[in-house]
Amino acid sequence: MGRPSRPLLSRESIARAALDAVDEQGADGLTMRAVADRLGVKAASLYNHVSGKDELIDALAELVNAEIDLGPLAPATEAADATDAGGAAGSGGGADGDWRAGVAAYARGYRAAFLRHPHTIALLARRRVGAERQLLGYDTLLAALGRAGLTPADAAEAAAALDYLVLGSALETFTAGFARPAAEYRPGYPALAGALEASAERSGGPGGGAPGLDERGFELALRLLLDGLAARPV
Amino acid sequence: MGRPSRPLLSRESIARAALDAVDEQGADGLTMRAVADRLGVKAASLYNHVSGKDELIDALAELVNAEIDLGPLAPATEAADATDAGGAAGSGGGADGDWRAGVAAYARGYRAAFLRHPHTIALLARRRVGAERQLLGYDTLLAALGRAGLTPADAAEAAAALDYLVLGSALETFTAGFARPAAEYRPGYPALAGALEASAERSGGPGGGAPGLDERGFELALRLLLDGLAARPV
DNA sequence: ATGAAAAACTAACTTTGTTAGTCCGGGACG
DNA sequence: CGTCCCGGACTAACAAAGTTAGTTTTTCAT
Repeated sequence: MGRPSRPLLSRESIARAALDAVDEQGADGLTMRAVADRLGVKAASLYNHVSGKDELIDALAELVNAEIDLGPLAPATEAADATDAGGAAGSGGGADGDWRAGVAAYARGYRAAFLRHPHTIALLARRRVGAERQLLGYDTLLAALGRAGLTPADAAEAAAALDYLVLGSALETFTAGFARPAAEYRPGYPALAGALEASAERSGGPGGGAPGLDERGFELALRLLLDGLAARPV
Repeated sequence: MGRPSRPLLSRESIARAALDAVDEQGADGLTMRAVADRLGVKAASLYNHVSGKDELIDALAELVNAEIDLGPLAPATEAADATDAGGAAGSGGGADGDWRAGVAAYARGYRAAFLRHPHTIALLARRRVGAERQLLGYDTLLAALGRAGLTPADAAEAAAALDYLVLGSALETFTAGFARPAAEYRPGYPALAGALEASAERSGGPGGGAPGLDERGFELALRLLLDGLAARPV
């Protein structure tokens, strides 16, 4: 075939196809050949744009990170002018007076981004953060915590804690395995059965749109964490 | 060779070799052939004891879960008698008067187990919990929270939150990527650079045995979470 | 115009999970 | 005691997946 008049691929398009593959087929569905197929191309061609599967996963991580809305962390700017000019999804600056609301909104958006792509977590776990966007996110969060009055060292700990909470809840290890009806656990694990039943009731049954246990656990920890930080000394 | 006089393998020994392989070589080092080599055996022989790599990872998960000490969650028993008879590592019942100390000790042990085997996290992420031992852990935690006065539904949320915190911090996504000297981040990410520097100072430098940022972030969240739970209404 | 580089391809190699079929030792049963 | 059979090791081999080498054609800079 030879070189095409205009490139068929780009690092960006490859990463997007890879993310689609992971979303639809799970982490095991991410194969070089599968990604190539989606793009109407042969697997070897991908290597003209990414050095290998590792870098492909890096690119995929950048995509997911880019979905996190940093808007709620923005300083209380009178007029949105400088930082948010050519921005993509930035949804207005957060009111700095209530920094807790801003940080909470950021954390929820962070978690939501991963929940939109749940299969990526197994891929991204324990990967070094190199993505510019991720560094930017941490920097923005730390700056917001600093404006809230925390010392840099305290802000670092608080940011770490928030990160753990978001990623841990996105892992969903806790409720992922409780697919069986709660009553089945009763013989061997009575406290577990009771907790699951009470929790299901609070969720308003399987049909309702009420938040599930995962989300309620996340919200509980988020609230207690922010309340505790607000009531310094840390 | 034919059948040996006494079996060379067992599900248990295979899982242990697999865990060693993961600990030493990382998640990618877990190959059927590598595990077989460690046991002085050919890869195909493993299939007489485990159905495939998936079940091998399940067995590996059981091993890690078995390392978590549930002792701190035990009810305040006058004399250690029933539950802790043939137990393996159980380290005495926790004082029920101070349930926070027990739950905190359990959470630290939970985290420590994963930190001892950090590479397993990428493998175990997003796996269904089927292991008996894991269900037992949740049940024990929920029972302890119930004794502390939480309703079953509140206990479920608190247990979920604790789980998120432990697993998220074990992922170590936060600090894993900050291998570069903090000052290098300053041009683009001043708040990040400042936080890392202040944090390194609080850690007492690289040499000292003082807790790192990961551990301090975990401890901060744990403390605020337990304090918040103690100050009900939730 | 010409050469270098980019970007697609085909073909093939390696590693890894897995299966099929072989071989032998020891317990169950006649 | 002999026979059967099955557990548990083996060898051989396959398919899928990551990757590399080498080919071809187009574009761009000189």
